[in-house]
Amino acid sequence: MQYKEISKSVLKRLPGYLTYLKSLPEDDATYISATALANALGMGEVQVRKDLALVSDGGRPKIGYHRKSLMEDISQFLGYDNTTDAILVGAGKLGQALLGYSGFKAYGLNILAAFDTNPVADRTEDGKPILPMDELENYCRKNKVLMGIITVPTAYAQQVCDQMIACGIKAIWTFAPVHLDVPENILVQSENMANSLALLSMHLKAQIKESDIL
Amino acid sequence: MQYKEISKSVLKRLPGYLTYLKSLPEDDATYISATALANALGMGEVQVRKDLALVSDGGRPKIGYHRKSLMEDISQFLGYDNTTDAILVGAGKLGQALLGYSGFKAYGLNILAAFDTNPVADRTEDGKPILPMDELENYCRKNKVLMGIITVPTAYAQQVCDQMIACGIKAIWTFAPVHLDVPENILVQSENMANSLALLSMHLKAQIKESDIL
DNA sequence: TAGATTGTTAATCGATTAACAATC
DNA sequence: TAGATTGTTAATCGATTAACAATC
Repeated sequence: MQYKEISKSVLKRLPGYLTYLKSLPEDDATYISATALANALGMGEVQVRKDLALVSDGGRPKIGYHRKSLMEDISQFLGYDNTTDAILVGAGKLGQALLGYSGFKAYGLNILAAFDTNPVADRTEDGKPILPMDELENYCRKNKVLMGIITVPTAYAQQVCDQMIACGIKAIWTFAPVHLDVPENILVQSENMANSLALLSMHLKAQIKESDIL
Repeated sequence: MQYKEISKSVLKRLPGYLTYLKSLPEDDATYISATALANALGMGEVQVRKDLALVSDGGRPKIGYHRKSLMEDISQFLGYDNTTDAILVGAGKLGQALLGYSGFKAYGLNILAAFDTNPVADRTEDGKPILPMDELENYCRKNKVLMGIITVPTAYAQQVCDQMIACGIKAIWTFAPVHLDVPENILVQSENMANSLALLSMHLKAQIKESDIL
């Protein structure tokens, strides 16, 4: 099918549909309606239908969408089928956690190796190489790595980011809570824990206020 | 000052301003303009000004905002001043990484203890207790814990979530990529790595396509 | 056929941006 | 005074929701 232009908001919702569909038992009904999906995820059914229309080639009135095809369509659209190789810089605790997380495979992400200015070991528990920083460029060029993950302390993030770009990396996933300055053609996705925490603590604040009144 | 109603979009941008302001040298200029902030973060200056208007009690034309007061205003607004106690369930790799991350203090988050069905040790490296699941309720009630962090495998997330709610927890921060069903008054914030990955891999897809054409 | 469901077109809502007056 | 900057009011943009026709 021909993909239409897709907005970020839709893109962010797609993984949710997929995870839900995957969570259903293998031998569940062959078809699933947008209504059912919407209810399960607590969303509006029109929104679900509109989103699905963008990535699948349509459901059938009265019946719904073919469950398995839908799953395939979404995961293909999200690029979970063809894996992306990535490298990670900063083999601290968070870095190690990400390196060891096997779940990324399901999203088509394959972390090849970690880099650190001061590697404590030369391999992770599951055998991925931990290399010194000065091998970064060579490694990236040789393996045509386009994605980099930053898990270094805040103070070094920009510097590491610049190095990555110099190595030909085009997409950066960062866990350091700083704004990174990059050229236009580079995408930075910040896993900003501070944002989430802000939302949560505002909620608690509101909750507490409410219970004061009652 | 009297706080106005604030939207989620604004709330998500506030931590960014604060981190940037904090990154400036202690002895930097006393005042900073919205224009300067906007440029540094690559945003529109009107947006910055509007956002700041909601949390600070105003800047001075031609001069800008008092830098230190602004920082205080934002962090107070975000509740970083009064710490929130939280517990974490799932002392695996990710759980351990979060437990050990000292940076949360700066956001007013204090993880008191971890729980696990099968604790490997009874303390983390930095001395936080790792307790068996059946002590969860007691602990939460005694310490009046309102925030819970879920770092268990996907399959157990809903179950753990239910348990947390039964223990009086009102805000849940989850790292499991599943939709969690909760009552209305509970806030779930999902640290959804799949979403970020989706954005990143779409970007790479587009990049690759582009380079094909050229 | 009747009813459930899809997909589209129009209406609403909210958030961002632009224009401008106020101020130091 | 002139110019930089703030804050507000109006215009634009995009995304969500509502209404409805099409379909099996």
